[in-house]
Amino acid sequence: MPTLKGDQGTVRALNRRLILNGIREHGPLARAQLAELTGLSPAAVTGVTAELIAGRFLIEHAVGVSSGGRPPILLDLDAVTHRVAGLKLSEGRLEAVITDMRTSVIARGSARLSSSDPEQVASVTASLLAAMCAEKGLELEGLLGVGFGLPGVMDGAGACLRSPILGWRDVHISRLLSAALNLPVWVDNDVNALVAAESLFGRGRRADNFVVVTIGRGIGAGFVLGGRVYRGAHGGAAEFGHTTVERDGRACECGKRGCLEAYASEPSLVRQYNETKPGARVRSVKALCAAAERGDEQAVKVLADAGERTGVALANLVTLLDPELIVLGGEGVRLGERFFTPLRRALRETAFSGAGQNLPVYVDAWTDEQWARGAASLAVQHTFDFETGASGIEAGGLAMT
Amino acid sequence: MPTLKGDQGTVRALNRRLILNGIREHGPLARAQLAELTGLSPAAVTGVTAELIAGRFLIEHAVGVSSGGRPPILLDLDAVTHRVAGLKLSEGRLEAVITDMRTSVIARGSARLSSSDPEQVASVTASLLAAMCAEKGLELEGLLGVGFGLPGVMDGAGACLRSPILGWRDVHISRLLSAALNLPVWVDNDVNALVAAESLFGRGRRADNFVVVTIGRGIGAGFVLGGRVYRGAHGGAAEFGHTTVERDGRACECGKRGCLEAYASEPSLVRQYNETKPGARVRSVKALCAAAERGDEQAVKVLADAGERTGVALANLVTLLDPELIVLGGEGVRLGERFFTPLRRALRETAFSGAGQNLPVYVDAWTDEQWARGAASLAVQHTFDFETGASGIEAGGLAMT
DNA sequence: TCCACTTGATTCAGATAGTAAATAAAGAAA
DNA sequence: TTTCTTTATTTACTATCTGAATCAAGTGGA
Repeated sequence: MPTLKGDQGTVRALNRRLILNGIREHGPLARAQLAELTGLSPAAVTGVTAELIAGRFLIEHAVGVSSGGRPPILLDLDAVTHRVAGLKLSEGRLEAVITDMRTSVIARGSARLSSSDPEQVASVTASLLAAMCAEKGLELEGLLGVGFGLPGVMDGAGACLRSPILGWRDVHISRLLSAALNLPVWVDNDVNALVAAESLFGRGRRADNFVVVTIGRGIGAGFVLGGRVYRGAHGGAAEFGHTTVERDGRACECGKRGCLEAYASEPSLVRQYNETKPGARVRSVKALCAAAERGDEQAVKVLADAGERTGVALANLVTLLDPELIVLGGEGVRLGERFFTPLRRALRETAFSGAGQNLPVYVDAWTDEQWARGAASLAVQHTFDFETGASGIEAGGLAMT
Repeated sequence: MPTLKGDQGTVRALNRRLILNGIREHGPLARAQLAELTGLSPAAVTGVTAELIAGRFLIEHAVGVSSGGRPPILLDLDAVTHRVAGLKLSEGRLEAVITDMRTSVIARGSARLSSSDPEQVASVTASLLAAMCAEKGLELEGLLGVGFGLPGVMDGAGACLRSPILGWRDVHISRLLSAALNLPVWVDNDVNALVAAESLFGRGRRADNFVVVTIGRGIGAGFVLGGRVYRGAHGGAAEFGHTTVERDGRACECGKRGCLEAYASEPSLVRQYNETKPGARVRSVKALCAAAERGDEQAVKVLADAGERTGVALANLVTLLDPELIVLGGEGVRLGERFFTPLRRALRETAFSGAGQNLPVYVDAWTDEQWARGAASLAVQHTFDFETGASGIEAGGLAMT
């Protein structure tokens, strides 16, 4: 049952969420505007906002201009009080940021990992965050929580079911982390963390249904459907890179044939180029793109073909999900327009009945700290999704321990 | 904002929903069990159930066996009091049923339509239902509501945005119907109506994430994601029949090429057989299946190929949505195992990483009144999704007018 | 400059519906 | 019988909503 129980705290929790998200989506608002927006009575808005101001989640931001009566007092998110941390785990590396409640980065740091051993990951996480806090004069214990993104499939209770990249199987990483940190921890798939970021203050700020696709070493995706991150029945949803685009096509790392990832992930692009161009020994997409820039026809062709295939696969996704918008992110945004123009064209031509015509497709400006910033959003999201009621049903992120 | 406002009635509405759905999902339950299941206090359960019994949604069903104390009084859905109607509109025909709150059919009827004119549809609907009620000694005004399923895309407010089959564009059918009937009306896409039926008392009774695929004149699908029917940003989600399975493949009625529907809809099967078998002039899938039964190799091949393509397309759907189960329905279930066995095999082989291995795939036992029964579920669903709060946010079905 | 008017925010009375704990109901077990 | 156990209801208390009245703080015309 996905439904919420109604008890003493439920009503207030619901309204707290409503008001906080109203301000998140529409910027500073006066109490009267909030009452209008949420349908609550002015009295209730006063009560809820008083609580949120006391908890330092909101501040009285400024006084607006009067339109003939008492001037409105604008309320905005308090960006100076609370802090959260976000970490992105990848093979051999841990990337971290500390952000405010708007997910603006305040501090950054990173660490090498000699192995993917979960215990080591937890202890390096703790020391990295402690060092970052010390440097900025923050107390580790003062953080509201820690978000953690990793490449793998999570269950609903903070355990990583499997991660081929990390070599994990049924690792209860969330428990290890919260033991090491003594802070609330939210762990999720890295793309879902990115989705949380887009959903809170990114392109999806006001969207209830959208899709994020990442291109890089692999091809991933994350969905917000009906206003919430969609994870599927077993946490394995949105494996966009492993949709079949060609029956009996190229072999994929996953063991199947014809996955999109076997055509359009960065390593696949390099491989395809080297296979088709006699004597080519390119080692990175950077080199591949440079070749395309120099007018190397084979390089251009590989990029265009991959973009087109991705566009068709994306069209099928759009035909199934009818999203409001699509965000493309990941290291692969450096593939540039030689990849994205064919992608957009194929998407427009292949998606069903107009759904693809006016569909905004954004290519994210990508920076290295995006992954970690996404992870921080997991912790921030928790605030905006205030667990309603003791049982925390309908909570936004994955379980905290 | 997909979030619910908390006001006076919200808490009670939430708990009413919780209790009603607890009984729907798990059969007759005693108050103590409901308290356990929902997390509510026994006192609250007493209050809510008293209200539901007074409204004749629940009855005290039987007295259970004592386990050493006072015997439990089992509560169950009241199937004898309230009635709803369901109608399915197709080209030239209107199919109707009246059901109880468990969607068991109590009366059936149908009418021919000389055109798809919306006004005519509304007036024929009214007279058909009036006749059916009269015959069974029911009062039309006594119906709780009317569900209406049609082949087309609905917006969120009861208007049909487009229906190529009916030749409709922006028809506010819901308004016409409720004017003609003077009853609450819920209109939805026909497959979504079927999804509602599966979700209430069918295969998806306890599932939060599942997929229904229908095969017939076209290929449709409907999704329940996160416990609710998913319609997408513009009502156009789940157009499974128009996902591309072959670049530059067979022409589809929609104007694109290579849609699944161009290979596996019933008319496409017939067409493919006639095209590939010299001299063949089969006119129906029935004849095609009979030919396959007689050992006609080309007929077998057409069925198997279509099944396999559908299986691959379904695998992609599974890779994206990670559902708990899949239900296959529609007239096309008569295609039989010559179609479904290749489908299942392809699904198992193509879906990502085990998701397709233990995935239950049910082929519905199909009867002619399933469509109408699905429509009735739209009205029944409304009861189980009791609009919470005056504004009715998070209501289950489409707008009533 | 003053005062009526407007708009925004708060306070207070009344209502709804929850929890916790005590109590009642009804059969089992000894 | 009496006691125990389990189920259901009643009672006292609490949180928090709405609606209406009130307070706050500006605008603008005379």
